[in-house]
Amino acid sequence: MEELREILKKAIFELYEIDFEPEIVVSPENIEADYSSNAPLRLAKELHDNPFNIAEKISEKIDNTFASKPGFVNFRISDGYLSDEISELADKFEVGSDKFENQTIVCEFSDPNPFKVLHVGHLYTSVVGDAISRLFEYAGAKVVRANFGGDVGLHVAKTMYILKQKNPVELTIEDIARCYVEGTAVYEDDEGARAEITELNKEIYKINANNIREGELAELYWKGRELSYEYFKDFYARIGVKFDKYYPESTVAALGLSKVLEELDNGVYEKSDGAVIFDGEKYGLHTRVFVNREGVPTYEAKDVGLIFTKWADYHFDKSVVITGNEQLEYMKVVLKSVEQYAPELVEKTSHLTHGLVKLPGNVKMSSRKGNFLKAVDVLEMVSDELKNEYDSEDTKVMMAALKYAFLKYKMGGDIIFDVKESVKMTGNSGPYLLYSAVRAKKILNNSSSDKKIDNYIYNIYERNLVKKLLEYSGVLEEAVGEMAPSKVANYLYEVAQEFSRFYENCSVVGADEETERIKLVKVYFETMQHGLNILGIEIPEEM
RNA sequence: GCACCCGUAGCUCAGCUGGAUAGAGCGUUUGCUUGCGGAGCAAAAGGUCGCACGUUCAAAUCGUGUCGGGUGUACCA
Repeated sequence: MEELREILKKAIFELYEIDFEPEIVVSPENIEADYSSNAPLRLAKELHDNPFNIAEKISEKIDNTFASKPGFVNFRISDGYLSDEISELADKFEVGSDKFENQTIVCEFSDPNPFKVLHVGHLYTSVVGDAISRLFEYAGAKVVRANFGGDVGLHVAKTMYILKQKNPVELTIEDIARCYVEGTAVYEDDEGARAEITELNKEIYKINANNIREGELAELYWKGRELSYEYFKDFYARIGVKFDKYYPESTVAALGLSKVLEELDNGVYEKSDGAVIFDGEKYGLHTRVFVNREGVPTYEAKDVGLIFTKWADYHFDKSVVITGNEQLEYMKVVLKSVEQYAPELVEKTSHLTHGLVKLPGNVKMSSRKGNFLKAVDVLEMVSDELKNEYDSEDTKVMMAALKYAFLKYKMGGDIIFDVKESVKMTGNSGPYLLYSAVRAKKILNNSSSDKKIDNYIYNIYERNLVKKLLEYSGVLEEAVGEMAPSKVANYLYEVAQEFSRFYENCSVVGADEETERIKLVKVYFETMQHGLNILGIEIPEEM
């Protein structure tokens, strides 16, 4: 397609002596061509000519093209060219992008809080974040997967307030999570408890900061914290996501606090009602508290500390933070404040957001109220569905179903997690893609033909598949540029459909056309493997 | 109130840096059925792209307004 662009550009220059950057698109089905350009339409005004006339003039200048109304130039691609391209890929499957070559990218996502359980939202953000990381790696970057979580803060104090009263002998993550729900309730309803929790919060900061190990509260705190991090690591291992770096909030709180206080003196932040704030309204944003009146750094200040800590640790070329949509305005305020004294860091930072995972019927989930879907529950639901419907216990298939169900959606909007629908094994689903790839692999294993065929002419199924396969590197480039794994997911489904049509209509093993067809199957399989790998999905041997 | 996001088929979504007849999956109806593994393929039905005005040769796509839904908005994370 890039070559066509050059040819067209050259022809336009020779005809009209102007530099024009034409666009090439895949022709619609009713046009008997492979690729088209609307260049004549866009040039009409400048050239004071009828677009169709321009299209005709251009078409006369380039072989294998024709004009169509209202003003398109259409290209036909020869089978010889397509065949050469496919043979090259079949010989050595190589797609690559150098967009982030030799760059270090810190990719922060998932961000669960210790002392709370992982819910379905964490599962979603982990899967998406890992796929985006893989996209960067494909483009040549060294990616640091970072995980930021609140091991100190009000939510910990609320939990500890209840946990301290119960002081269970055996501590489980579920017990801790229940304490959080109870703690939140008393914090809201009971003024006395609220005051105590506020005190507890400060105490826990001290325990953490000074690494105090003695005392009932300290012992309980450290035990719970350790339990939480083990639980996180176990879960991430189950879904095949590995973090390179955990940033507990406590490790960045002090730096954040001192940065904010330093810039308070420089006039970036200001005092208000005993708290340290950033007046975002000056920038069309809202005002937020960075240090509360107790002198404790809020999440805002910790995020400031995190930015500087990441920089000190990695000197990143790019820093990407992935969170839920609700953090959008919040993050703008934090970044705007940092921009005042470290613009170079903010410039390298992107904030991507995703929507909520909702249950069918618009039921909202809240960890504070405790009515939510735990991440492990979701894994179990998918496993059960697979076992009941297909008698399969393959974890690769299970993960494919789950990850693909999340990744096929463009990031940003809320997604509905319907247990029955999202996990369906037919249609646009992970298992469909796997099944299709496994069948392709089987053909490759069964084939052994090396009969040379000259001047092979593709039939319609072969031709469509070839054209689709050749789109892959362009799709990847787009996906990398937009940091959008969904582009890859949607493309893979489209190729798989094209392959199914080919499979249905063209037998490979034993056919006269075997040598040519096997190339398509090979490139198809490699494409699927490559694309699924970016989504964090593995292809099983059997299904 | 103000700011940001979202309204496309019955449902779930692509398409959105303007281009030719708006595409998939699920569901519904029909055909293919011991295949190189049918978790598939082929076909039918289903749309005023929330609404209005505007910009343009051309608008689902851009602009303004409006209606509907969501989120955020000071000491939570």
